[in-house]
Amino acid sequence: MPQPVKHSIEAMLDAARALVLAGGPAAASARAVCQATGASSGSVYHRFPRRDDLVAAAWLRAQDRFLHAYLDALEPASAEAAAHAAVSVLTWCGAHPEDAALLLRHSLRDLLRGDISPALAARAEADRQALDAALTATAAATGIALPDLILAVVDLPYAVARRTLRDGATPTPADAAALHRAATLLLADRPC
Amino acid sequence: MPQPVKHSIEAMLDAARALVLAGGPAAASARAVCQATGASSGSVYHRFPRRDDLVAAAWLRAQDRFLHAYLDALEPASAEAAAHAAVSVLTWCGAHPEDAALLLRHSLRDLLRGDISPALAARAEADRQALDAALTATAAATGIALPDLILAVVDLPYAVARRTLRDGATPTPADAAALHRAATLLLADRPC
DNA sequence: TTGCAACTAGAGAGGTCTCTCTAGTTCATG
DNA sequence: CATGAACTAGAGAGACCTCTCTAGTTGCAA
Repeated sequence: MPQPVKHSIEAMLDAARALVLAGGPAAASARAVCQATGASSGSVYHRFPRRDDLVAAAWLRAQDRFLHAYLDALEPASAEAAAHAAVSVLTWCGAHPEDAALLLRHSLRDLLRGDISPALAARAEADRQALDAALTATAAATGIALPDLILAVVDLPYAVARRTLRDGATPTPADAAALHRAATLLLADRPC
Repeated sequence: MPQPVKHSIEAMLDAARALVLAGGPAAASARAVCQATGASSGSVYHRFPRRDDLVAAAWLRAQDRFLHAYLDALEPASAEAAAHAAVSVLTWCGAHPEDAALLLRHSLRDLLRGDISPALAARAEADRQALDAALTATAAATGIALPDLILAVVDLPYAVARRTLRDGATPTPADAAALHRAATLLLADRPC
């Protein structure tokens, strides 16, 4: 019944992401997204009531995509799956360089001009809780202390991915191997 | 011979840092620094020709301070010194929570509105090369492969520091002990 | 005393951005 | 056809920011 869509939400999110990556959070203005997509400001504001909502939606889309892959890799709760999930961070980053760069180079807070809106905060919080639940389940199933688990399969892969993607490079198999070895080593309850 | 200084550079950098930490990069405007320090815009622009220079100077001051401590800890190139350097990241963060938060939560790029100026880029690059040189020397002296070394004494401490500082907490001795153990484990050529 | 360099002070030009508002378009449906 | 929901379009008010510019102040040195 409505007029056919000329400018898709996805295109706007893609543009916002590209603008952030090219010129930092400040470059992702509603105006710049209008110019990049060819949409008018009315069109953009019809979908995203505020500039912050647009940019946050781009970031949360990337996080949702990442978490989908990561939680899948973590699925059969075991130490092996945990090490696999750690490595999967790197492979996902290689497969989705733009979303990965967005997540690794910017926190959600960084992208926003004002305070975070309740709806966005709720969505981010839900993602966080899904991750928490999966990690807690793995910790319970393997007997690994939660802080140790988090260090090995969250913080460490994050640090490696962040470093390797810093210059726009993609993680190499050697990076993945080193990370797998380190994660396995850290997950072993008593080393030797 | 000149008029006595009323507003110091350090105070302006402190204000810029506090503004970034409280409200994100966008909050650190030249105007906000004027209000926070009581200095007039003329006074601020007398010292920093551009807003970006001011914010970048605050970030680079923090990085210089950190690297000074870190490279010192890395000094007598050995596996023990490397593990010690890893732990020194945490102790430094505990001793300098504001500079640490600035470095851990924001990259230099994040803070700037426009592209990075050549002088700033050169200073950041010099810091990066000093770190590279120190790590390469340690790798050569200890026989540890450079990627493994980086993982243990750069990525791992970064991950731990980032996590502990996320909520504004300071690293505990237990964190330091756990990090030392993990770093030593990763640096051991053949575990067991 | 005079000169001068470093500094303070703040008004305001000019720019960019957000977001609103009015007006119009398109098309499945009754 | 006529209606109305979803959408497009873009002008512009108002806010905020950067940076410049003029005008002055201060205190050492000659």
